[in-house]
Amino acid sequence: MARKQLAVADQPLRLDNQICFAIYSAAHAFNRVYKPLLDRLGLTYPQYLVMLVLWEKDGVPVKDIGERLFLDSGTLTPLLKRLEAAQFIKRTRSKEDERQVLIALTPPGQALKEKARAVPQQVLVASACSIPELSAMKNEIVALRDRLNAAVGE
Amino acid sequence: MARKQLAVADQPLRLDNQICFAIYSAAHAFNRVYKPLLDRLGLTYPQYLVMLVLWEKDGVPVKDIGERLFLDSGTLTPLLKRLEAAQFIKRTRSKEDERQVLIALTPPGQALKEKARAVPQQVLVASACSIPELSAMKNEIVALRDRLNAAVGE
DNA sequence: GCACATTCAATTGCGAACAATTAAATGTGA
DNA sequence: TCACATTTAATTGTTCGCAATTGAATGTGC
Repeated sequence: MARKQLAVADQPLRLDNQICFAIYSAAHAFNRVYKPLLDRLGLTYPQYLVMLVLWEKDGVPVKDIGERLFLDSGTLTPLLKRLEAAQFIKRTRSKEDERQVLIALTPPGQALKEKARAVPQQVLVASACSIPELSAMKNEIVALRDRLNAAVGE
Repeated sequence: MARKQLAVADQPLRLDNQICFAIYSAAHAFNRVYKPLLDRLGLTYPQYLVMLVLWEKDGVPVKDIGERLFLDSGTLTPLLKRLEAAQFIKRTRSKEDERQVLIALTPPGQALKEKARAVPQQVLVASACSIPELSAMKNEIVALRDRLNAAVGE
């Protein structure tokens, strides 16, 4: 009985009961799936995320990319310098507001989008999941993320 | 029309359609929630995960912790050294197999478990979610993670 | 116009995360 | 037994991720 009481009290601390660990470990699992695919493009996963943002719209300041990806300049500045060294982007100070650095795609950076189109399909296969299932999970996770950010943000 | 065709072809590359980004950004959101709570315990989030494993069962080799958390020695060795420096654990070579380093909790490491009991409840509040909802999501995410790992592992 | 606060990116320092390699201990087959 | 493979941690080097600080540019209230 005492034994069982203890086990019950320990439930909230059990690793397998933690949704945060599920998400943490799933993020690593995705990273492992993406790695060989992105190696061919010459991108890391966070660099791929930045490129996704830029393929939607480039010529944007660092801050906008950071807000989109929930990353700050401490992460983005060196990452963007590596993307510039790889010739995928160009960083230029804004004329209108010299505090801002605008990020634009180079022709190779634009061209990389075509090579990247193969990636999502291969990840989909690895997930062994249907698009509607993934979409539903995605919406739940985004809603959870936004509530967590709201709880911290205020 | 041509405009719309392009937009359709771009859908798989849109950031907001990517479940991997949902998970990636949710992991960071969790980290932001945990940070102030774990600061009081003197732990980082990955260190907290290691302690969760050890609170369930200690005296285990590094490899076991790694398999549980999907981490390798390159990550764990320095992390465990920091936990040892903080007096929460003790690292000792196994007598039976000198390749193994066994990780045991110190009394302060054991005692920390009691302080940690407050953490899950506070994260639950921040999630603004019911336990059954979180549990259902957790199971879906774990299943997805395991399929991803299986796709890479083979 | 001028002190003051705010915004934006860069920098520094620390802690993961992982690939690749190394070294020591152990296991195995001939 | 002895060559060889395997297992286990540790190490090295690169890339995130973030807190805290800095410095320049811009906005503001008086």
